[in-house]
Amino acid sequence: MEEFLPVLKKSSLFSGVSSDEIRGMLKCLSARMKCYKKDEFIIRSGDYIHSVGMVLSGTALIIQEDFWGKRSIISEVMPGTLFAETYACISSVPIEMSVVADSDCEIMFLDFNKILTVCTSACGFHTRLIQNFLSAIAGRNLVLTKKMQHMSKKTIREKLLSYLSAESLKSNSSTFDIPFNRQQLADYLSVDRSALSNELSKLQAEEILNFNKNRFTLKEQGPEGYL
Amino acid sequence: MEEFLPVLKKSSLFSGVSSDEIRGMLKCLSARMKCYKKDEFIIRSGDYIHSVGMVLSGTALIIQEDFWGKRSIISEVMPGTLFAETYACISSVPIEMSVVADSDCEIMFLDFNKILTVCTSACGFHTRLIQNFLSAIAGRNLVLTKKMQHMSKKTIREKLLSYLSAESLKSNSSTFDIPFNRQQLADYLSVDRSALSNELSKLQAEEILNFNKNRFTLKEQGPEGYL
DNA sequence: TCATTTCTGTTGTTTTAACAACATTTTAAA
DNA sequence: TTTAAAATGTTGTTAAAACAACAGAAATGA
Repeated sequence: MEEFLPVLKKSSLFSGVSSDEIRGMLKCLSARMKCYKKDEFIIRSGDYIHSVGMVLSGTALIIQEDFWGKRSIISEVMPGTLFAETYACISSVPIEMSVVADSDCEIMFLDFNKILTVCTSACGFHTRLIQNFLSAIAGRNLVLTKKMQHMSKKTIREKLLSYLSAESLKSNSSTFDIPFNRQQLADYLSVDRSALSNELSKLQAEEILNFNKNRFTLKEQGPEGYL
Repeated sequence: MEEFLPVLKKSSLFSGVSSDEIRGMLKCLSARMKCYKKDEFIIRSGDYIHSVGMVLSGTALIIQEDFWGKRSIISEVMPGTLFAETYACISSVPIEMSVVADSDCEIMFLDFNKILTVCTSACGFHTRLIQNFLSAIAGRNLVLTKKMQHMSKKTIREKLLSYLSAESLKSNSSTFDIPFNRQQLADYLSVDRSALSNELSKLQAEEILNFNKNRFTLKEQGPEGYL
């Protein structure tokens, strides 16, 4: 496990924990490591999850199959990233997605109950571990909630204004930069790129906003009822 | 606080904890209670959150204001329900919504750090509390992730099939009941009700599915490329 | 610098959804 | 049972988005 300490140190789960302490914790958590060949299943849809997984090397894909067998890729998991943590918290519900090795990879599993239960051998950083774990889940929550607010709007215009408004408020300024290019923004909002560009142009023509590359300015007086 | 024990017992946070134990825990957690008049702010957007809130009586609204000052109601919080728990986990990020009393109400606040740090006076159920707390957050995560998968589809047809496929898989059967009426389903997927009804009729005509009231049956052979 | 690629904006056409209005069915109440 | 109300399905019209195709701008790198 020693060779993966750099990965672990950078991971959100062990953030703020020194290498020495990580070593101790891995023992206290009885961390298990397992290797997978490309295309091997790491988790199968329907499994009941009691361990949290972390990719140490290689990459894994989180995939889902619908009723008709159509596969879709939910996300890619890179080294240092947790997966299945939500289902580990709710072990009574079977997981509804699969995790597959996208390349040969090494995965570390941590028993959820051991993460949760503070060990008797006063392991100083256990609270920190729980806190990091909570932050990881809560962080995802935040991201999802925010995205949902934009996506639940029906028109591109509304989605855009919802997103830009949020970015503006976050930066505390009516002028701000966004971290997406047009295609990424379109993907994020689940709309067509050119339709998005088109809508942006209209909004500028109507003087609801200005933009230049990734810098946007919202006008204080959006025309009455911009929705 | 005694009068609210029935509410607390039913809450997700104290699920599986006896009244006596709840009493002890509230002390150990130094729970604070505060009353609010209708329309009073309980949390203001921009606040840094260090406590988790729970409604004991009355109801509260979670609201948000966009750049132009347009308010929207995110959700209603009923007795026994936690709020602000996500932001309590990530206290470095200011909350981006406000919580307002929708009627006169009584709110309990629990210091997040006290929830997290197992008390010295071996409080037997503290691990259970942390587990419940985690479950609450992870549960919301699950709900959001699932909804997002449907909503990220572009057409009503795709959204519907994504939702119905998920329901079918959940129930392990091609025939299943859904918990929404048409309007609720339309709201859930953020689409127009009549357009949804229309699309359902088309899907039935194309023999991709059958439905009767809230009972749906997906056909094993959806025509090639139903997307 | 020039060439190439990527990104962005624009336009026209086709497809889809929103919306409104109404018919039919179902449910609940009197 | 009859009536009223609510829920659901249907249709036509209007509005909006998807899509495709392309032009110009910006970024990249040889």
